[in-house]
Amino acid sequence: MHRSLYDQLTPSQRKAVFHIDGPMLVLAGPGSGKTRVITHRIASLIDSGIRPQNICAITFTNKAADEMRQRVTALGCTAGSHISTFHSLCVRILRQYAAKAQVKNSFSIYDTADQRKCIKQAVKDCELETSNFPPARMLNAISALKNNLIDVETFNVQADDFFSKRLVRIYQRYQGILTEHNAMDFDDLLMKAAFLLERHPKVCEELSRRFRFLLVDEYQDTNHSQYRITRALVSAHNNICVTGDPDQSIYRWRGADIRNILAFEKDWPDAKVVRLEENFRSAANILEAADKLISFNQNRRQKRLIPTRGLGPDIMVNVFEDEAAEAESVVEQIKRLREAEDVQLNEIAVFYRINAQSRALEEAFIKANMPYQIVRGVEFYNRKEIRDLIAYLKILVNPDDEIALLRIINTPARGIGKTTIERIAGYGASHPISFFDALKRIENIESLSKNPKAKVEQFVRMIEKFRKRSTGRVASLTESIFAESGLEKSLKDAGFEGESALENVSELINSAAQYDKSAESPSLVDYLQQISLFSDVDVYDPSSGRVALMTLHSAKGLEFENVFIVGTEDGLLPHERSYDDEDEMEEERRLLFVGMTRAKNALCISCTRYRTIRGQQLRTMPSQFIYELAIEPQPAEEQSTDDSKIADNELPHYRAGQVVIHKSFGPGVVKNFVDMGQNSVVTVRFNKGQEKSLMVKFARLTKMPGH
DNA sequence: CATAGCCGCCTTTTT
DNA sequence: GGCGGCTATG
Repeated sequence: MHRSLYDQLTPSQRKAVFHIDGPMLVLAGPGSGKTRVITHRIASLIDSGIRPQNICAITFTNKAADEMRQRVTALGCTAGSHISTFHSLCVRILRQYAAKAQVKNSFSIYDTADQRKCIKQAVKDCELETSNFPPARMLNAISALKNNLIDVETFNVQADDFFSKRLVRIYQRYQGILTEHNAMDFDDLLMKAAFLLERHPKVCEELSRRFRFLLVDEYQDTNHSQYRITRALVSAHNNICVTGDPDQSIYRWRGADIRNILAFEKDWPDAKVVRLEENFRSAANILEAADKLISFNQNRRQKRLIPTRGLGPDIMVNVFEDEAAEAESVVEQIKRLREAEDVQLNEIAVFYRINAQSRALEEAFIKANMPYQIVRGVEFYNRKEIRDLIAYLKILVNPDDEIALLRIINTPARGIGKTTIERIAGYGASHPISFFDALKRIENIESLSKNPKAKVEQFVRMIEKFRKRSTGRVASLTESIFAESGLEKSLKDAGFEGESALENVSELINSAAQYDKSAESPSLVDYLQQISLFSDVDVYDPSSGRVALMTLHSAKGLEFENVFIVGTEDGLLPHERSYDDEDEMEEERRLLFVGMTRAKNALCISCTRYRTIRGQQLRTMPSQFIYELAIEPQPAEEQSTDDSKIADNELPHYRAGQVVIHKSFGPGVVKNFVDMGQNSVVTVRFNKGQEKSLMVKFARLTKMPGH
């Protein structure tokens, strides 16, 4: 089958594909055909007689897993190899060995929003102030501990300073709450799976024998618990093949440990190392620039980036007035590409550092009626109506899921208010029962009057009724719950506001129907656990014929003819939060490197002079990375002819007292002017109150005549 | 008990 | 510029 494709592989790719036994490290640069290598490798394993179910490939995202499955099937191989993310794999393992892992297999998976609620409760239960122990930071700290497989007991022994001792208590309580709710967060999935494998040699051996060949993609972004899981899974055979690129490691903040890939040869001393250094994707000048940039990283293994293509158009580096002008220009350029060069819209992408930047772009795309698609993972499942409906489903599977229960007990409003809930919770706390069990014993709660009791009874009856039906198809169950819970009515009553919500719900029901059709053994538990991990309904669809807008992080693994990277400014890229940490600064540089190397043909990098961040307009400076690229930034082409055009070589002079108007700040009075030729600075006291020093060549001030 | 409106914290990136 | 949580009001 894929024999015919053998000739398409380069010598190094062949080494990575056909050398089968033992540990292997594939150091694959951007655009080196890594995906092809992995799929061919799986195909060649199957070809040489390995049964598909003995192969396990681990990808970074669900999307990547899907694609890989499709590609392997397309090569003519029988399906059946296990291809998934670490998290999905762990869910599967934990459910299979639930008893040994000491979990119930009906567990809920808590996302960030659920986690926040639990950590707040935990801090409160510890009688600490959330102002001194901010939930977000506590979660980060706990996440870091879990990623390093430090459980409460271990941390308790280590904790010796004031903060750590408090953190131990919060950590312990947080885990307690999760256990009471029969829930796990993302980090728990990994940690519990790792502990299961390490503490139960038989389980470890069983799985290691089942997955005789393990492949881990994006190995540079694995964290410590994933590393330990990997070690355990290959302990019986060491048939491990990892692929990755240290220069594309961009998930440090999430616990990714670049040392995993850097130390691979130490961990597996007989490892074979294959380097894929040829790049088949990008024009030579793009690679040259990317290489120049990444060379500024100190903590790095030297690596070559060998172009196989010729020069493309010059890389553009543009400076704009503000994010609106930047976005408009992007749209204008896309129009030109489309009309003059006949580029398809799905061959174009715009990357940015933070999600909030998508707004300005979106506005410009809408204004120009240009089809676009925002690629953002969690969006869909974050919508209120979706979360509500899913909460109903979760309760059926896992009645202990208090987060879900509290979410829906009065959604839509059914007369069960705050006081009632508090009294029930009080009863639940003084008896060793869960919140849901307290609901069932509502009769015994003396502090409640007749009316609320009846309401609660009605609610419990409804849930029990739903539960009886929860063994059938997920889609029809979801649909009937939507109708019978009153959610549908409340959305319909909301008028036009509820319209898009209704559409979203039908999208959810569609996805459930899809699941019913395609799952190996469909069940509600399985569906819920899957969608908790697969939060990607909005995932990028290249066939949609729209321009893709996404963060630089989401851009990993993709490629486009034309790439725009916007907001390349100090404070944004590198993000200001990385300033005081050299490692993080290097990661920011890698982020830009990843973005640049997505481009096949043309690359346009831009920054602005002013940017509105959280409602505040700030003066911004080009990113230091732009200077490292050593490409002279071009002042933006004039987009408008309305206001007084200023030629760069004849900048105006100002004198104190002169009244001027600024595009965004409005009118003001010049306080000072320093003549430095092209770099002249004017200080203006604006009527709104603020005083600003502006570069004359950027500021585009209009002089008020007569002053 | 429900709702509207206000305050404060927030978001850098995601499985 | 937005959301969650809190408060005042009907």
